[in-house]
Amino acid sequence: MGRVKLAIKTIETAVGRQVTYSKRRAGLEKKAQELATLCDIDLLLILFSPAGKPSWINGSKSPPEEVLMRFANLSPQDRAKRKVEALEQLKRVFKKLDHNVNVEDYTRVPTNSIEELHQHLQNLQLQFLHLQQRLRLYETYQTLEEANSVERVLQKRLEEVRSRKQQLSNLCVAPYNESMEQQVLFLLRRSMQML
Amino acid sequence: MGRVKLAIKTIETAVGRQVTYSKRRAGLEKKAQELATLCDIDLLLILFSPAGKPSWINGSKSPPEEVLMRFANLSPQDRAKRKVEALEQLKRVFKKLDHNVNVEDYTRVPTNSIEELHQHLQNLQLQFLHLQQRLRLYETYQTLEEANSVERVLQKRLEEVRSRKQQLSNLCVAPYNESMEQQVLFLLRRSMQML
DNA sequence: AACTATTTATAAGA
DNA sequence: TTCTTATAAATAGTT
Repeated sequence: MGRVKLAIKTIETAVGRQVTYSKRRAGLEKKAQELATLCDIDLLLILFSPAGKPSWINGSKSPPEEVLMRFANLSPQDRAKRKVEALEQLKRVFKKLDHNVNVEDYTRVPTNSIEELHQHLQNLQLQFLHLQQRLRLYETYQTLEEANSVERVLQKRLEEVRSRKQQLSNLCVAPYNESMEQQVLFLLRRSMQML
Repeated sequence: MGRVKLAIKTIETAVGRQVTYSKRRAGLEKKAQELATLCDIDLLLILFSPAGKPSWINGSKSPPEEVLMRFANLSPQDRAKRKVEALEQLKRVFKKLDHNVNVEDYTRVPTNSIEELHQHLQNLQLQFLHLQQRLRLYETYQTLEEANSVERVLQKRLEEVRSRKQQLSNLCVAPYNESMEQQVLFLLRRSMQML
């Protein structure tokens, strides 16, 4: 759709790639947004520019985390249809987000080398920022859209807790300590066993 | 690009949504593929049809898992950047309070003395534990009693969000389907009128 | 699934 | 990066 018909193959020059990226990204993201709105669907589009700069678009129905959750939750059959390999890496992706893992590691302070301290500090910072992000799911919103997202999350959790309460009062025991990440990990483990 | 210009809002009928989804999905996926090829970039597009059927396409450069990995590896700062950029001005206008600890304070690492590193670490650990505790309010319970407590917290937060939503939607009779940037511009104009 | 009148995206150039 | 414009491409409503 331009002065000439462009062959679809990698553009030779870096400048050309960047220019085309800028133009087409705008169009693609617009269309993604439109589709999500028109059809009221979950959608997530992740892009990395030729320079490595990330950008992403999600339908207003669910935030990126929820779409990823749905994606991770696909049955092996669904995934096999698209020839997707084992979920090893995906598991790692979500494991990274699980703040409950290795908590002990972050309450002990190594005293030896500056090297170690730095490593420790970096890890802790990472975990810290993940916690913050997670808390945002429940607490932070600036726009109506974000408020809706928070509302959905809270509503969902409330339903979970209530249904779980039933079980707790009936069965009397069963420890329960479930975060979204843990649910994802569980689902991933299960799907891997099923492979 | 059709007989008439279509307003970008959720299509009323389920059949209409499915038809439009089919047509536009093809176009969107084609364009996504083209962009990935032309610019040799990482790309991941995840879609769920109105009926819930998943589909996804990725650039040939990296498989979905790797793109997800890159996405998950983004620093929370990067991930929040778009929002932050867009909402920075709004924050000032509406003087929204933020539960979150000042990120900058915890992403700067002193490089000199072990003393300083220890101090920094301790500080961060303290904040970390606070965040964990806070998150536990929403997520963790082992007993019926704790479940009740979590339920109360969630219920209360939900009420807050809902009442806040009222205010937001009153303030924001903004173009519901438009991009966040447009919403922000709208709100800014609106608030300047209010000043 | 096809068709086609229109709208929309965009390649090249400035 | 931004804009302009000729042209290619996508698609809404229809068959």
